[in-house]
Amino acid sequence: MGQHIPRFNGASCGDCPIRYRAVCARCDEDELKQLDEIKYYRSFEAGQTVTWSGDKMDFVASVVTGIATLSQTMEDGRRQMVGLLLPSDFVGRPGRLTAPFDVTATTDLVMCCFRKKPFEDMMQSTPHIAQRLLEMTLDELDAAREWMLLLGRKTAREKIASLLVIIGRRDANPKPGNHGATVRFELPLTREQMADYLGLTLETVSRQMSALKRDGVIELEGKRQIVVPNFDRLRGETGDDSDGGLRG
Amino acid sequence: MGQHIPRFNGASCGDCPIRYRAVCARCDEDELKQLDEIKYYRSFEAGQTVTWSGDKMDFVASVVTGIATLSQTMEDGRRQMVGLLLPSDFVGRPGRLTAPFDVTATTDLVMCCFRKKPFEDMMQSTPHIAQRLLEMTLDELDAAREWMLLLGRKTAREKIASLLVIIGRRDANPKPGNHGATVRFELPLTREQMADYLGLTLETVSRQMSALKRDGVIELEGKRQIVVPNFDRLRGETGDDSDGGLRG
DNA sequence: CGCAGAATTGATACATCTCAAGCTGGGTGG
DNA sequence: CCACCCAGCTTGAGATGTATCAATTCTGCG
Repeated sequence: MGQHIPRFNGASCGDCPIRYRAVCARCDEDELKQLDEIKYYRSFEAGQTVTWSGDKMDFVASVVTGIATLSQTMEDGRRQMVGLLLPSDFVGRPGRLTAPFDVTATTDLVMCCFRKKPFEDMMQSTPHIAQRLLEMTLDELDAAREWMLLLGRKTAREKIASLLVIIGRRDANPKPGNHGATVRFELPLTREQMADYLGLTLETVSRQMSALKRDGVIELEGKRQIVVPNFDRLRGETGDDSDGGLRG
Repeated sequence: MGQHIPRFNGASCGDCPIRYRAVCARCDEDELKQLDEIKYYRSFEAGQTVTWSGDKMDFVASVVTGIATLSQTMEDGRRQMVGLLLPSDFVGRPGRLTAPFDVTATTDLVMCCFRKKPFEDMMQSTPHIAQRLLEMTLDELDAAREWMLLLGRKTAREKIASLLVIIGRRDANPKPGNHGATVRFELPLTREQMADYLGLTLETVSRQMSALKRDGVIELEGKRQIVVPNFDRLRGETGDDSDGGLRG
């Protein structure tokens, strides 16, 4: 467990990798400059906790690189992941004192943080930020609701397939019209984390991964590298509308 | 099926029942006047569909009275409710053309509607609206995430208890510190709707309702009127943290 | 009265969980 | 360099909670 902490050479906002997708996406040069003054970077090692549910959280942040998870735990230990935070995603809530969920780094993680108070002040004065945050929040709400369908109604196999599609789409970025293409990507989650996300046990996840492999839907190179010989075939396993659900 | 359509005598915003909770909560007299000019009421009978998923939706709206549901349906008919819309809740999304989910009136319903374009314009010019909408959306996102825990990890009995607590709290409004009180309220959902909400079958819902009755946790007067002799006892059945989960 | 939608209840099937054993691969220390 | 270890993963056998299929029984209403 080397005390290696991921570093990020505090780039100026101008060449930030999430410049056009994060909460600051719509800011002009001037606004960016203001943000630049109140921002600071924090890094976390894979596995580290960013905040515990109920803890005071005096900042909000954007994920710059790496992956974090939002999760909830019941008294008896049952755990459910309620969000996957990828680069450009926003964490924290203006106008709230404590974190409602556990936030954990699953990979090495760099976040661009703003102390809550200055950020709230800026939200008042800078409509571009509030607008963008509203848009992002609405997107997340839709995503959460799609996840509710998965959790409530999908079979274990469909759940796994759905998760792989989400990660594969985001990660390998196959063109929308690129049918039947081979896609390769790395799973950033352990079987247990997948289980926590999907509302399953890790054994069931493992069994269904094996089943998908046996059926030729996926291939495994090592435990984490996934090859999908035909992405549409995988899509067909998700239980979702084949036409890919229009979203305006 | 009498063609009775619920009416709402178009009150001015000043004495609207959701004046201080809806998206217009923060508006001043002047802003309210502007809203007044672009708003119109629509009424739906219990059971009617407000929009189908994928349909064009050229308005946004607040629920004034009654209850609506948001739901998703898979090709083979599996259905999952992803939101319960109570008075003051907001429907629709600025900047989106089509509805992402089915919206259905479960009781007679009155909505205060705004055509999308004028509303979007007003959002630009009236920060009070955008601010309030952001706040409401963040609340809904948290609620959706709590529901994910329910769907992914709770047992059938815990799911039922959780739903009853949510409706009972909202409906009968027992004081936060009012421990062990008797609470009485009406279930606005059929067993099937409860099942769709909880990710169960209607038979399982029915069985668990019977079990809760047998165990003295609830009493039924008719099918829909629920009496909870000891609300804390019911809370204890939800699987949630007993201390009621702090939320700042 | 008698029908229709809603709800209950029963018997059985099945998907997933639980408990338990064993495997794999990479790192560590002797 | 090998033996060991350990976290992550796989696989098996059996238990169990919920779904499914099928009757009834309510309840309100024309």
